[in-house]
Amino acid sequence: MSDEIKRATNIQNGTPTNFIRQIIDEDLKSGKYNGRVHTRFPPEPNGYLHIGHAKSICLNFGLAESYPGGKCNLRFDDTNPVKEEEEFVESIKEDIRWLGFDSEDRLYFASDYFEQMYEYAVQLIKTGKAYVDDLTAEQIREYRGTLTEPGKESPYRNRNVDENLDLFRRMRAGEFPDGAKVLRAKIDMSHPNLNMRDPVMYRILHASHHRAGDTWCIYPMYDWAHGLEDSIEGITHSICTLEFEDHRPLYDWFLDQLGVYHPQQIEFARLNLNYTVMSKRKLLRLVRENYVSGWDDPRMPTISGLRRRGYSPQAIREFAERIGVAKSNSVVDIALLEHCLREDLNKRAQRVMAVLDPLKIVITNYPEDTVEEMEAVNNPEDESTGTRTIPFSRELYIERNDFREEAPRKWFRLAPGKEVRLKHGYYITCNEVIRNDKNEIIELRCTYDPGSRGGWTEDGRKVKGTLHWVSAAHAVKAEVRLYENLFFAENPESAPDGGDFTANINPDSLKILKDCRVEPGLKNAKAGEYYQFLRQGYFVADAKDHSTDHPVFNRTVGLRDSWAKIEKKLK
RNA sequence: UGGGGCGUAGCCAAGUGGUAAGGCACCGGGUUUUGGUUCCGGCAUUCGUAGGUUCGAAUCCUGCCGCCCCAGCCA
Repeated sequence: MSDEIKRATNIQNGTPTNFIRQIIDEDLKSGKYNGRVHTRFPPEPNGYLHIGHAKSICLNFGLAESYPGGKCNLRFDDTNPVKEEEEFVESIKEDIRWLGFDSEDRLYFASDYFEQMYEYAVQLIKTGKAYVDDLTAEQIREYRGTLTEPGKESPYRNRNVDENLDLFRRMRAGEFPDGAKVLRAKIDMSHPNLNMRDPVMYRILHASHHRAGDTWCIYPMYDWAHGLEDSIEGITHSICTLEFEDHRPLYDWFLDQLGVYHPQQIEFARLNLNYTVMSKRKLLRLVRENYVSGWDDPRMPTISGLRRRGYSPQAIREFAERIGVAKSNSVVDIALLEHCLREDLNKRAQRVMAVLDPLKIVITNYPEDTVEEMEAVNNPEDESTGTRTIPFSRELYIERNDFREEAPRKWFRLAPGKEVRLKHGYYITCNEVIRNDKNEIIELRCTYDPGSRGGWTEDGRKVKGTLHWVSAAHAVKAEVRLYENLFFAENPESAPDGGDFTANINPDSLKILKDCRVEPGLKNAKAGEYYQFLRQGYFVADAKDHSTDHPVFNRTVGLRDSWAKIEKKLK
């Protein structure tokens, strides 16, 4: 088989295939849903979305986009009023929009179906498939049995239909306190799958719902509600994560008993990333216990955190594409996410010069009161972005770590007697090192070659080192925040001596530099704009703290650094 | 010791009886006014393991091993 044909077997329209696409393709072929493809993304509004949710969003919306006539609903699965809030609804909507997806006119809420769900429950009671149980939560747990032993039937299991109907109506009417009664499905207390041992369908909760207010005091459980939501909306493929595999028999059972439209549930493995925690519970702890500044802290794996860090939606979507969709539990290397980020930002980020740790240099043979406007390319990857000018003068700042008094092997940055290129500037040679009384280097005296204007000569001279710089008199002061992984352990969950994941928090995950100098044009930077600080990395003007008076830039990700590797090897 | 899943390179992941795609990471080298980008090359005689079927097995069968999930009135 030729490579081309081989590729064609698992790539369609440039989209890699996966087992879910194969199922859909087969369903399309057999006409199972009359050619429809209709998915949904069903978040519970009880927290902020994270990169794992992004995988699911990209999958569900992406599937819909890639099939003719495909649709994807956004549906809030708001069946538990005690955990859910309007704030989360809004943040989730914003994150999905930011990722570039649109549910159009299909924004739904499970709470809008409560009346219909109630009717369906009545129907199940009438056919003897559901009953009101008076057992306490604790008793229900005891009666359920264990993984290896069957459960036993509740003494209330055989109430007659009329009594069940009456009790259920009175549950809804608010006649009983929280926990006094539940509605249960009558299935099989000795079923090997615990989910089938008479699962609870409704519980009493005298709680105000963020949308339904106080209309209800009974709320449906996930297993009962979710299939109905899918059915009502005409979903074809209901995609969820692996832990719901055990729930599928129940999903099917409810729909079959009711005899209603029956979507199919398909499970895939959720995303895990190394050096990251992903559970809502743990993320909540990071916020509550102030390990981070909030849900949108740039070190958080939340969509809002990544956005503030400077990630682009395109990078996240590309990442979601590349990790694939399968059923095996896996941990993706965060290096892949960073690769997708750099790949996208390389094409789009404007190049600028910024000195994070300034070291002054004086060009002794450059005229004192002259300022030259040097032309600089905005983005070598995209000519249409044009050029800008930056001022060059006698006194400049360069990066302190671009100078070594004793140059190691393969060092081609600045050192005494060495010539380097100032990007878009001139060639300079270092002649003298000035120190203060503490023996710290405070200044370098250099000379420049007037014939190297623009950073280039015609004599074919080889100058390998190129440094970034800013003009001391013209540069803008800025704060720069250097971010690294929040955890230093590849698997934050595995802490030594029974410690929890917080023991693996990286104390150096944020380093704040307050005395940086950036090129003058950056005083016009707008919050959220992507930049590449030449030779250093991608940075973004902080969405919350950046202002013209006080510029603040977050390091999104560093550039690949092959010098760091060489230096490591030299040691 | 019940039920449901999953084992292909350091990390993801294709592969569906015809002789191991691709990406990340890593390692060499070329180009380069970013030690960036880019380009070229390398990187699984073998698919958890042991048997069996077959002309032929990662793909089919059997046994074994390992890992994950399930005992919320959470989702």
